[in-house]
Amino acid sequence: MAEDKKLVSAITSMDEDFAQWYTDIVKKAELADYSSMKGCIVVRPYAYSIWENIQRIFDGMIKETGHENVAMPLFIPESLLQKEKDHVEGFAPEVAWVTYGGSEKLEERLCIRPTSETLFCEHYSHIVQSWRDLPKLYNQWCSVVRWEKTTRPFLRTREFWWQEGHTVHETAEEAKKETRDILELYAKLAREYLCMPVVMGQKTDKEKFAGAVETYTIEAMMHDGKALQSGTSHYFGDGFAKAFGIQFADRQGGLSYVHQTSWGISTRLIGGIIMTHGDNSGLVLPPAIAPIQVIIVPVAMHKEGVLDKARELEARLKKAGIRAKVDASDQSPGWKFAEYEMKGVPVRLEIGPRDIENDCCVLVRRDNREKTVQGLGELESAIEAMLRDFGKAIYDKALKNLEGNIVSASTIDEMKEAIKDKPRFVKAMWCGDQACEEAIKEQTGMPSRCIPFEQEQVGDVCPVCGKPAKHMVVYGIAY
RNA sequence: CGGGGUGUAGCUCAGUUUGGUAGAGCGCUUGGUUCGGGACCAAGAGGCCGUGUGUUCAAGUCACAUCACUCCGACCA
Repeated sequence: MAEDKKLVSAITSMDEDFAQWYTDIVKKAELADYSSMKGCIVVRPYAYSIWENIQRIFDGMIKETGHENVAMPLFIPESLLQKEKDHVEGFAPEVAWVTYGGSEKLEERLCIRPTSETLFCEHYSHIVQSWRDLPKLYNQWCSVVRWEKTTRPFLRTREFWWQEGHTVHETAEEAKKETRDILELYAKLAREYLCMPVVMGQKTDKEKFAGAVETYTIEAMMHDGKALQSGTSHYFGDGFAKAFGIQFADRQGGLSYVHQTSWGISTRLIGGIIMTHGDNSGLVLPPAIAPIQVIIVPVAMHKEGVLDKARELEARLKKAGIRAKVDASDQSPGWKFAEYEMKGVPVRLEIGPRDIENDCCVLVRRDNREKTVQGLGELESAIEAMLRDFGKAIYDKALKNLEGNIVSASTIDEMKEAIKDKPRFVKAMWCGDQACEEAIKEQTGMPSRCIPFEQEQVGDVCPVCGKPAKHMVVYGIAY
């Protein structure tokens, strides 16, 4: 009877229903709550703390490379948004409009920013006079609104939080370098801190950002084989500069237009972390961004000295720069074990009377549940090593998933065959003609993800038209 | 925006077929016993049955509308 009793309900198995598994984790790991505004979520403290860690890491990277943070207005007057044709065409279908101020109908509608290129451009046109003013390397952390039809927590919401960098440069070469340098930072963030392997590459013209000359991307593979566009970096040439009149007196005494970039990563990354590392017991968090890296569970807490010892270890770990926390609540130890597994805490430290007697503790890793008895003398260094190894192990596991689910194809039939049982990345050659790219999407259901920087010769001709191939493209179904 | 599913306690759901006084488990509160994988006992609190309009003596239950969530497509960070 007792074993039949329903305890705290478990999450749906990811093999059974991946989408439901994702939703269960979001709710049960206390990452987000739904609000009464459709498509908008409450980012709860645990998820926000993950976001703050991502912010801290990436903000550090861009500060180090000379970028500065600013805050731009939330509203964009319609006339301003209209200035760049491709841009407005790309975003107009999904912007929210403000038409009233108080009870007064506005002369001109205001768009709630879906992205802030236009605002940065207007500002740059005011402050850039001379080549000596360049480059301007600005970034802002904010939320933006896009009126999405179907929404999912973190992956696609009507309001989401992100950073958007907007830079203007003296030359095209310098702007192109900025675009690529930022993409490198995104890849570094993903790989080294989020433990997410990514495919770096360039978007095809069909898939590039509205108004961009070139768009670069990092594409990650989720556990189910679908792709998640995890960060994009755009080179704009001087298109926006011409539309907004961002001119400067150049070194030759003439007037030139600036060359521009923009780039962004968002709270979508949290969804990516869930779907890259999570398992049937819940979240698995990369140590670099885990709000709690070590959860200390006192066993037989009521016994003399146990809680004191737990607090002492917490203080030691904190002093060593490790995010440790004692759970001194009166839940049973078993409850706490399950709870922090759900929340993806990388390392659990158990400390009880038996351990205290032997001057040791028990460490349990979240990824493989491996238990080790650890002497307290070397605790800090042992945990530091364990966290490093943990990050590497989950990266390797994710890499194995990526490499095991990326296949080459030389015909449309082979492409269809490759994703028959589950979504995968498919590498195929391409002639460069947009009609062929569209034909592949039409027939296989896969849009192109990117033209990877690391090119391979997986064939000689385009699988659609049979003409000589120019590039290898990766295709895949995306979130 | 199209197709399916679901809205009843904080959570998971029963009750809807055949209209007749609002239910269970978990969670929560209080007290006690426990504590190395989701502990146990006892006593409590907690609901405008998503929302609106109809039908009816009577609606959680029937009809219509609407909103939200969710899944699958099309569109997108």
